[in-house]
Amino acid sequence: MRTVLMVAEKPSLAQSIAKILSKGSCSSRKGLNGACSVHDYTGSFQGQQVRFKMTSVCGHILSLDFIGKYNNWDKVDPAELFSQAPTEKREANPKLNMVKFLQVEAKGCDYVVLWLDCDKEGENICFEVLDAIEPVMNKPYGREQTVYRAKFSSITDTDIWKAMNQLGEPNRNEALAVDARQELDLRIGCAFTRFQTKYFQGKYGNLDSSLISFGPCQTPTLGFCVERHDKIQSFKPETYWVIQAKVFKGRDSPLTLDWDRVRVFDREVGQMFVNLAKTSRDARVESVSKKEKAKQRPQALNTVEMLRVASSSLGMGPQHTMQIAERLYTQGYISYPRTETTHYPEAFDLKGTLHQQANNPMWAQEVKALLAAGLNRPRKGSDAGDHPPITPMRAASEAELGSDGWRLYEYITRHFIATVSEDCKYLQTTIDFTIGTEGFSCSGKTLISPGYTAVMPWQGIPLEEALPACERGDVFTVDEIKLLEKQTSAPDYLTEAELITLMEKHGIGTDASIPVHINNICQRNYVTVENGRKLKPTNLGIVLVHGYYKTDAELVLPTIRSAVEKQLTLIAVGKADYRQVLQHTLDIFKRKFHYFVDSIGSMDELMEVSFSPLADSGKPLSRCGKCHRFMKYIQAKPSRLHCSHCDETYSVPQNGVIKLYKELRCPLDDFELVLWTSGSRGKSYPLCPYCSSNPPFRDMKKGVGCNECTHPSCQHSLVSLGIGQCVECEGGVLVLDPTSAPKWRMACNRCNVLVHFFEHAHRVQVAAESCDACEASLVAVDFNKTRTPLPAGDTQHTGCVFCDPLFQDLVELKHAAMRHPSHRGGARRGRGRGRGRRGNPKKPKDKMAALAAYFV
DNA sequence: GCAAGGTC
Repeated sequence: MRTVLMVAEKPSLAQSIAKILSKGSCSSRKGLNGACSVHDYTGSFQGQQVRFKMTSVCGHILSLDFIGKYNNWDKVDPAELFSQAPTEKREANPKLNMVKFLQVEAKGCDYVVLWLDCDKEGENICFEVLDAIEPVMNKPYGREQTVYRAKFSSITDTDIWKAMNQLGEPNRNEALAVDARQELDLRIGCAFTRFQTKYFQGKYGNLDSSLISFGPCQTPTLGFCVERHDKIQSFKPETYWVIQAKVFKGRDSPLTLDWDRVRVFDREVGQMFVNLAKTSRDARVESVSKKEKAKQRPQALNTVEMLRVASSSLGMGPQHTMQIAERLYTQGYISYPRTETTHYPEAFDLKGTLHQQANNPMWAQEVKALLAAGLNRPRKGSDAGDHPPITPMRAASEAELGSDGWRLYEYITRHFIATVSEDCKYLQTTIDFTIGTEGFSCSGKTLISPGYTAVMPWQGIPLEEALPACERGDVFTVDEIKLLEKQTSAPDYLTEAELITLMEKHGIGTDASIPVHINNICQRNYVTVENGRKLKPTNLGIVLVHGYYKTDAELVLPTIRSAVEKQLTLIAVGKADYRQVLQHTLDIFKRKFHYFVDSIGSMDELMEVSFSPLADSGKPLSRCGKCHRFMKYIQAKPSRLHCSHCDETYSVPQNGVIKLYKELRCPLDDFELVLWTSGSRGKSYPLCPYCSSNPPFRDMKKGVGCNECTHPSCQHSLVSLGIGQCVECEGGVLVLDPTSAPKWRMACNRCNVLVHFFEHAHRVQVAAESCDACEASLVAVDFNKTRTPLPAGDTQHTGCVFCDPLFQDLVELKHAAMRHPSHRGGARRGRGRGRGRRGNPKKPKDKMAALAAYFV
């Protein structure tokens, strides 16, 4: 029997499609990478009985990058990134081992059916898959077609079966359009980012940003925020005048009317109209209109709308919202949360989905009423052909979901119920008056039936006092007419929800990447999120955007993306040659780049106003080994030391602080050592600023401290202070922290393992001898006379911290507190406490053997 | 250390 391999874009889709095509009869197993599953079943294909294997990738298999040597910022001129620098495709996520996985599954298969998402990216992944599997598949018999593409527009029985019965071929041009986009984004983004980062970081000390990035999506995103900022700044309030009229009838309380002319910008004109109105003491009713109006129920929920509401109503940022939504999805509470579709598939079980919600006290009443009266037909939305809209999949309670999880689930559920509810109906009453020659009116809304606003009360019609009953010809008495002076007010900062709308409108990013771009401009310190999730640009963000405007506004306008997209579409539809479009567009941006470099001065003029030069930044800390003058410590990101006399900058490890280390000097270069520490419960080690930036030994990496220095005799080096191999990580060495007295400890020079020992010792030294049993260096300890733990009041002992029975109870394993919990090993914190060496001692190897790795 | 696009 022949075998047909089928590949979808993600595991969830492979499962749904396999279920449909096998009519529920497939058997499933996990693939070798743990992430993808394979669903097996038999069926007929092109008139023969075959074995089907349905599986998936996880998005793109490959991603584009420059070849290794072009990733060195110090050695490559960013201009080279436009043409000379070769690129290569590497596995996007090596951990997933996707190529290997596909090859294992494809071996011995005769046909492949590509079920990737039906967009350009999906088409591109088709060819990534083919490149991986074609070499291992069975060779075709004669000229028979073996590669098929399924084109589907929704994940429903009908559509999937229709696609299966009308298989086509993958479209090379669409895939090439994506190849072109990848290369353009990479070359352009990296060239501009590297250039402006290096240029400004080498000049200013308080930029507070370790990276000054540029990208065809993130830069226009920032542009929107700064555009609003500029409007606020340039806003000049204007004075205007309105007539306020109050009228009453009988003993009713007065009614405030709106002026038909709304407002005038000239006080005297306003006064003239007041005088004209004041000629009468009566307000005559000209007409009374009553109109029944409806507020439409929402369309089915897609990702972008969910992000907007989460930001504006739940106060949750897009990145956070997507994380929560992913979790709700994997736990089975909601459907797949990344979709552009706002239309339920024809066979969607609206009633069943609603039924699941019938017992939640929050909305049980409305749900039961709907089930009894019959669901309203949902509004027609658009079907992007990706996934069904976001809906709840099963009932849940606040207790099981946690705070933010519940709030998002609650919104998704209320939104779903709203889509099958009636529109909200209300009566709008408008009464038109004349007073003298001037027209006025007042209007009010009264609710007829709440419809969907019963479950989305925040959209409900606010309760108003009813308007008095009256008819044409009635006369009210004028209570008061006066001219009010008012001022136009400035717009507010852009809200995240408005930004999402703008990005969607201009095609900046996709539903999946919009949160990433917004997050980027926050992390790069271009904008801050203020109260009400308003985005306020920082000085840096403002200067960048204004700088682009001054030199080449196209770099920041939203059209930068759409113009390129237009070119790419030409490739996709086969009207333009991939190579030519790529070359042409790269040429344009290369010229833009050179122009930008040549005119960087005009952006720099703006920088100078907001930021201070390196030489004026920071505080004097330690002495330079070359000129012996003080260097300044610049704490702002990226923290570094700067010698203004030599005009040299030395980077120091981030996420910590440095201080002077007893004015001790490095024997190699005479620079004063500094002590780096990651905080009170973190680790600390001495560091030579020069060696750290310019490693003195071939086997030393950049950016490390003396605890990784292989100097054979310096008292601060790994060789002098190293004790034994780390108990947790590969290749790390536990090094005595000479500054840790009186709470002595040693710390791993790779991971965050900390070993506390010898609390009341006044001296701890690493001895020259090593342990006979485990070959770790012996430690000589001199305890405090009054608090020594040694028998018979002894104060001195030399032994192995891992094996010596006298020492064993004095050693405790901990983990350094990191400023960023994502740091290696951080997640394991807490587990290691007290594990010590007693339970399961992993034998530390010879210190010199561990060090051998360093000497090559 | 860089982009944007998939997705886990």
